[in-house]
Amino acid sequence: MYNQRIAVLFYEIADMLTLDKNADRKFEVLAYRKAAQTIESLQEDVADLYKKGGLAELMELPGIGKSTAGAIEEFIKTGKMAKYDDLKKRYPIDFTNLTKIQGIGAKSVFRLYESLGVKNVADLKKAVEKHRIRELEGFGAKSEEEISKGIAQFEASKGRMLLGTALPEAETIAKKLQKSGLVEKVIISGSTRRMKETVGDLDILVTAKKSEPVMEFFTKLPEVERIIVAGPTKTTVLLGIGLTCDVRVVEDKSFGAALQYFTGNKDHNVKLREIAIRKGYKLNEYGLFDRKGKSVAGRTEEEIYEALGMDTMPPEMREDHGEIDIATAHNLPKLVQIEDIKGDFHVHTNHSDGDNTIAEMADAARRLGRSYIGISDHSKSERIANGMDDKQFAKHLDELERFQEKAEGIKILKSAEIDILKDGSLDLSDKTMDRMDYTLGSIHTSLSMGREEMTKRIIKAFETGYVSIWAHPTDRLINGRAPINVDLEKVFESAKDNNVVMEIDALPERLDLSDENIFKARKYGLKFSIDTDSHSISNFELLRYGIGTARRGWLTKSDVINTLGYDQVVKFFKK
DNA sequence: GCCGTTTTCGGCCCGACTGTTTTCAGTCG
Repeated sequence: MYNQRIAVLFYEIADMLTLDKNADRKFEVLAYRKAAQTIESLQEDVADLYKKGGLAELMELPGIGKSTAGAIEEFIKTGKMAKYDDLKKRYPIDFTNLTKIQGIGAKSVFRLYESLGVKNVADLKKAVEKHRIRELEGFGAKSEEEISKGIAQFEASKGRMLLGTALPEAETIAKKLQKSGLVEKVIISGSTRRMKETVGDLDILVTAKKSEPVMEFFTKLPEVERIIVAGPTKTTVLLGIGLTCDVRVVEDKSFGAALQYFTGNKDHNVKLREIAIRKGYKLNEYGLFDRKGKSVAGRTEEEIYEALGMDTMPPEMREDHGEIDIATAHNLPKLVQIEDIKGDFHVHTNHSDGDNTIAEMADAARRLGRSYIGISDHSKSERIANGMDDKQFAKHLDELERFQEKAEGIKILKSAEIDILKDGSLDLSDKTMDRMDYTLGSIHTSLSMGREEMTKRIIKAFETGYVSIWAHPTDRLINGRAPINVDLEKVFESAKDNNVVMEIDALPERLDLSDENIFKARKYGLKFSIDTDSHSISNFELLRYGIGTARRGWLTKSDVINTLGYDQVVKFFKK
């Protein structure tokens, strides 16, 4: 995958260009940053895009124009980028890592290089230890201390954190703030509110009569390790779990504007501000103002969006993926919500690798309001997970049938999570699968297969007619394992032909399909199931992460089969 | 360097906090 390498080069080019005294290069810097972001967040390999449609295909990407597309082409073909190499000769410095240190940017990095010869983090560490930084003009003892802490944090940080870890932490802090009695409203904003799969920092917004006591209370919470920035309206701390957390205090009359501002991603917000300017307004986190500086809107998000001529879209959509246009056309989809979900198709018990019995799982699901669950234990290839062979499944299915009879308040569906083997065949006999209400097909082995072979393998499995749901499709583990290499477009095509449902596995480390892949799959008219892949009774609670991901892929109730009632589900799988 | 129902040229989002400054540049989100 070329994406990360190219993104790093573009970011470094941007850093190096900021050192040019020529003022008109300011926007060139912005352009390279924007290009870097685009490439960095791209899910498919740019090299594949280039292979498919050449320069023209690359220039379709936002922020990629003639020059940057050319640079990408050059890098794919030669492994080099002339513009980068030229600049690097003048600035042989590790900007990528040095600028990751809190509080120093490209300009500080360059000054440290000029005066102390600092080229990388190790050099910087030595300079700090010898107290060389405090002697420099423009720096002082305080800066040296901050840099020292920044280095320690840099060395300890592991990048973005799973939403499944970050959201509960944010909720804990928000609850404590609420209980303090010092605040009126508390709401978690930022990428956490957008339910992005990983989170770089937490943003908590509060309204309060007086801000100082709130900040005092917040910075003394046991979750806080140290204070990074402390002002009356904005305070940033480093949490013990390794994330930074911002608390912002605003007045009630600005609450909607602030919430809007701290929720939308950067591109979404820039676009809104441009629309505001066109309409003769100015938009910031305090409100929407006319030319005379008079407030037009600000108390609620809805006021802001309405004044800008559009409907208010759910937070999960605010990523600048076209939502502004359809909100302006009053054409927003009604996204699926957790209340719509009636059942779960991916549940394990202690018959394979789950912790709980069939009865315990059924009871836990019933208590959470599910009206049916499908029990889907592993097939024999998953020896590590106590997978069952045909003979064992015969007994297991008997037991499920006995349980079906007596289960109260919840319906049970018979299923299995069946391995799609290396050659695309399935891991159980047709006879065994015929007894089930539906099946999950998933890949657990030979994950590093080549693209073509992997694509064939999956399509062949779909064509058996025995895969109802493709479970955790790409097998990625966020921050852990890359997705399988597969031509998803072709697989989606085949899924459409063979009536295969796409799963959204709600486990926070999976969230698979991802938001972007859901976005693509949706265009093929495919159906989705949002499942918890529960291995214990507590896992059912993870549904909200799957829902968030589905909403980020713009799915509506009718796209998702778990919104069907039991009778409809049975009918759906019979078909 | 990118982009376009305000433009193919002339724009390009906005504010808080900090340290080292005597009025602001750098950094961050």
